[in-house]
Amino acid sequence: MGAMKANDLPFSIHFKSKAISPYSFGLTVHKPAGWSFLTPHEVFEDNILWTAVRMPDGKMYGLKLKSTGTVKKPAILWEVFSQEKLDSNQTERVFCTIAWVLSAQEDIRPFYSLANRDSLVNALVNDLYGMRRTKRPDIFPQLILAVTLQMAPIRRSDQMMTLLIKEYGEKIVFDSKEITYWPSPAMIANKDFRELKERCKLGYRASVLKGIAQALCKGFPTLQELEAMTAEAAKAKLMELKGIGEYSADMVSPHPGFALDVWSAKIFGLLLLGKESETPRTVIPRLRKIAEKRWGRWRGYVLTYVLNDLPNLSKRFKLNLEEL
DNA sequence: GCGTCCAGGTCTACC
DNA sequence: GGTAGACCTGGACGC
Repeated sequence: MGAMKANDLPFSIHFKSKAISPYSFGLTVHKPAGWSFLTPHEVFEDNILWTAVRMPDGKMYGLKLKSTGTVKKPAILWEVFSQEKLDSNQTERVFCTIAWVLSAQEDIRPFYSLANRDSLVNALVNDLYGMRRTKRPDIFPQLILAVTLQMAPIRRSDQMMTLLIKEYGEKIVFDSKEITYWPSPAMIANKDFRELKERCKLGYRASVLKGIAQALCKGFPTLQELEAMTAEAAKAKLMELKGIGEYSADMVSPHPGFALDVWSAKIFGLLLLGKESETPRTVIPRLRKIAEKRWGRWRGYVLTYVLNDLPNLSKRFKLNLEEL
């Protein structure tokens, strides 16, 4: 990896940004559950992250991030690598988008203050102090994730995503690292769905993904634009896409939501109701209501924290959350 | 080895 | 406004 120095993206600029405390850089960009920050093929070594970004206009950039502060006094150094020298407009756009993705200016202290009266939040905050939810620069990877998770065991979802990136992803090289990023909507929109199906083992999802890619190419709000809409309007817009239902829309929407599937419903069934439901799908609406009432706008944070803290929670509450 | 079952939802066609 | 039934197909599992 990374021997192709000649192809490296030649230009780079540095930024330094502060974040509102507490902000754990390591827990945020390299989540305990193993979820990637922006692409499964990014590199995280010695507390430095090399990854890739596709901006809403389709341009790809290399991104190198490292912490120059602490959880209490957070500061992040970024380096953005590009094929062409960025003008001031592009620089501004890239800066704003990446700052938004990092959620560095989000104040999570109200969430942490819930710990005073909520034993679950108290446990989460202790275990994962300073971890943040982050955003995505572009919407298509999130939609791919949502669609490949549907009706498939997690191993098969992984397989489909890995194949999509391998067959149709975009590769960039910078700072002696090679990073592969998700396919663009244009790439998938133009493929024959039988080829997609066979090469990526997508089953019926091949035509679903192709349809979504085509809809994005025709014009669709960016994630930042969806965030500027009301939560209801953003969700309705997402559900106009064929193959995106309530769960997927909640998962993709940048608004706080509580996207429960059968797997996470089993986990929250144990945590909130003390038992695993025999029909997890039917208790989802009930769990969503409880979560909204108990955690309000921070319920999405609780979801992310819980799913990244299963080993600790299992021990602490004497539950078997890891093998659901 | 070989057959059977079903998955971290969504849509459609019916009530 | 609510709910069976179909949807691709690769693994997991039982024999």
